[in-house]
Amino acid sequence: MFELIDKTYNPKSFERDVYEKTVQFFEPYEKAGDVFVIMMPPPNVTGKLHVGHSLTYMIQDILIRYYRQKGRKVLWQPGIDHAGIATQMVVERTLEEKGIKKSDMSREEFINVIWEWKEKSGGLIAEQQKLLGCSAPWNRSRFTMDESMNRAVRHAFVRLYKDGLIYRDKRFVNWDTKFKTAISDLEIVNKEEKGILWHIKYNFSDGSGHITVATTRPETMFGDTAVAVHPNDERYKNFIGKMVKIPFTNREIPVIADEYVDMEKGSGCLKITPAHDHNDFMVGKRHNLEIINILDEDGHMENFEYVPEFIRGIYLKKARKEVLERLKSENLLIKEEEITHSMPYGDRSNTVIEPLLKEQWFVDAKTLSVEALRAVQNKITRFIPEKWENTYYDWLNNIQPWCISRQIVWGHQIPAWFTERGDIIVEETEEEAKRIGGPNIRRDTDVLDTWFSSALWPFATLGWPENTPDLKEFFPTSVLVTGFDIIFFWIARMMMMSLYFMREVPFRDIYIHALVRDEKGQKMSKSKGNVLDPIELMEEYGADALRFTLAFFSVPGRDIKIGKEHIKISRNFITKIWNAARFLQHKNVSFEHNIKDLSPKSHLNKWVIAKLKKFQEEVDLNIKEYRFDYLAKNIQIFLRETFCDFFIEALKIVDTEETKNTAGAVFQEFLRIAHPVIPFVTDHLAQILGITDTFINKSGVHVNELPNHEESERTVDQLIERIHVERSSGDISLESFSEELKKLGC
RNA sequence: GGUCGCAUAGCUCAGUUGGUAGAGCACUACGUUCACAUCGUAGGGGUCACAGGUUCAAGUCCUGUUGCGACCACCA
Repeated sequence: MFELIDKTYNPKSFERDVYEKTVQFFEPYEKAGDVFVIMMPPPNVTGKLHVGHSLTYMIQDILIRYYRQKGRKVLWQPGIDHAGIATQMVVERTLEEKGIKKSDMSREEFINVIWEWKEKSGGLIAEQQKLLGCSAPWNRSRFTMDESMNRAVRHAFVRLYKDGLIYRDKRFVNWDTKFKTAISDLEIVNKEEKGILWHIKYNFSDGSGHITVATTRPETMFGDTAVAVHPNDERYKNFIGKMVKIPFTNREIPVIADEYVDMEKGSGCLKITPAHDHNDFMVGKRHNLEIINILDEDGHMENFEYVPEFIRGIYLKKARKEVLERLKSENLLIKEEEITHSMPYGDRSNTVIEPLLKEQWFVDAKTLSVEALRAVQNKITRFIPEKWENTYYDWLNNIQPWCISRQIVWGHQIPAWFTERGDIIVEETEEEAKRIGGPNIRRDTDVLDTWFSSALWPFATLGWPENTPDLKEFFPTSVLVTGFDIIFFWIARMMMMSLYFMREVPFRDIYIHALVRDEKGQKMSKSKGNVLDPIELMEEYGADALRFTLAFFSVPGRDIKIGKEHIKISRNFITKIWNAARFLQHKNVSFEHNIKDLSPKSHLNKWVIAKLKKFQEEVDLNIKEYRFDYLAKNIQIFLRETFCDFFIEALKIVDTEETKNTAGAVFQEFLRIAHPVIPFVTDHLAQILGITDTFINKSGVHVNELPNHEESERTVDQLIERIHVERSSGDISLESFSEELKKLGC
């Protein structure tokens, strides 16, 4: 007959095998049902699977497997993101380890090195996703820098430009002095830190004393074009309109009055450096001040016309030290005040971001945001949980122009050319650009923000701008599953781009899941050493145990705290399923019967079918409502309390043919229902038990096909209740229990 | 400064239209009698953060307070 189930549950021995046997079903294929589509958020090409990934992909896989079972035509579009700055960083570091400097290479050579690296290491995460059980059609996988994606990106850029929604402008950008590129507002993280507020003497030109300026950035004084006080500040009222001299260079600047100045802060007197501070820039604009830039792209002091000799060409931090020393020795430094303030850092470079006035490419996000807002307000796309709508609205309502140009090499090069006269030509191809601008045009070397291509993901992966059959069939998608951390980076931008180019929302539902933290609730990070490696966990406890745990803890609106212990508990539960199967096999239970055809006579069997029906209804609801925690709990309760604790125990006493057939049929249905959450063990057991249909693409019996057995359910529930009471009062009689059961079992 | 969330057993958390407080882990005791010690059975343990209010009835709804967290903004 069939092989015996091993005594011990050893997931390692069969998981890979089970996966490979079912790979053929991962492609979308023709079915009567509607399509169900999820765009897999593409992990970074540099990525390694972490627990957070496991959660997000596991949830998607549950949905995919569930709807595939239900007969829907399912597409789970996988892919990889080129992750511009992050990848360039990683590759640069590997080069440095080999003693090679990026600066020794041409742009083309360096790009080639990255591509080589991508070909070699970029497939790692997909292999790890397979270990987790992700049932995606991998041969459809897209890379955000594929030729087809590149085509889509160029097309999108050109259209937005010609429609006036992409433009070139000189304005403040966040300048990363380490990578020498502009970054978007979102790529900044603010860090609280201790700093010093220096009070500095600026002498009046007429020799009538001084005014005290407070600043945290004394080195920028050479770019000052005014000193500002509050118009109502009695202390300084008489000084307004006078001229002061900047130390060392003695350039003269006026004292001006502006409401922006806070009398309470610092000395109440503020130096205005329009080129290096957003607010100063605004003040400068109001007062028609000159804008003097004194920093170069690496953060060194430049503009020698204004910067004194002793700090020329020096990095700003060092320049600050030098300036302070000079101030001290010349008795211009009045006091040092310790303060805490937050400073902007680049999320990748971890260096202080300088606001610099630069010419960059921008997207008019304000205009695009209108439709994106409306779509959610009108519930065409809904957030689950709903509260994230507010986050989304807040950001879109206050949206700023999106700086999309990056001065790095790894990314989609902007399809713009400059003529010798400095005119800009934006076209999809070089040929077209040359046709317009002549042969001597020069292409912009900037590349696009990685999120620009990501924003096109839901339709670009399906063949857009071509109107392909895939695009027609699979767009818009059913649900986007992701964490709240990329609502701005990605979700909002996909909404904007989809609505602009496709005139449709990219997805109906947005399911926002929790963040995974360690047992103590701390963010997992390498430096803290509290990172749980999902690969190790799967190795030790099996992919199903990891999946089950993550589902079990994914309560909406609360972060997931897990440790190894939790995975172990899930593994123990799966062992319980395993042993239930062993028992049924041991009892020679048949799995050939379909539960629909059973029509049992006994209350016991009718009862278990009624419970199964309820379980099924619950599960359907849980999936619909994205309650994966309930889903896992329901699986556990049904198997443990209904099936093992009572039904199997009863089966030991009344092992009639009817009861055994019911056991086989019910267990089989259970395996099917649990399959989306724990695909490996369920499929494996099915194979051994000789259940001929594969679970992956066949749903079990529909809830409506199961009869109602409410009376039997009540009868047996009452019996169970009585047993509990008798047991707790101590006078349990096994014989009377058996008698009762036999009555129910006839 | 703005927004949102959380506070229930020693720990991690459920509690889905208000109706006698739940699970798992941990703990205690018992148990290896046809799956399962990666287990089973039983047990102890909670003023549901605090203060008001609505209600016949509040963990659940409303107001306020405290503590914790996240995000956004500002940041001389």
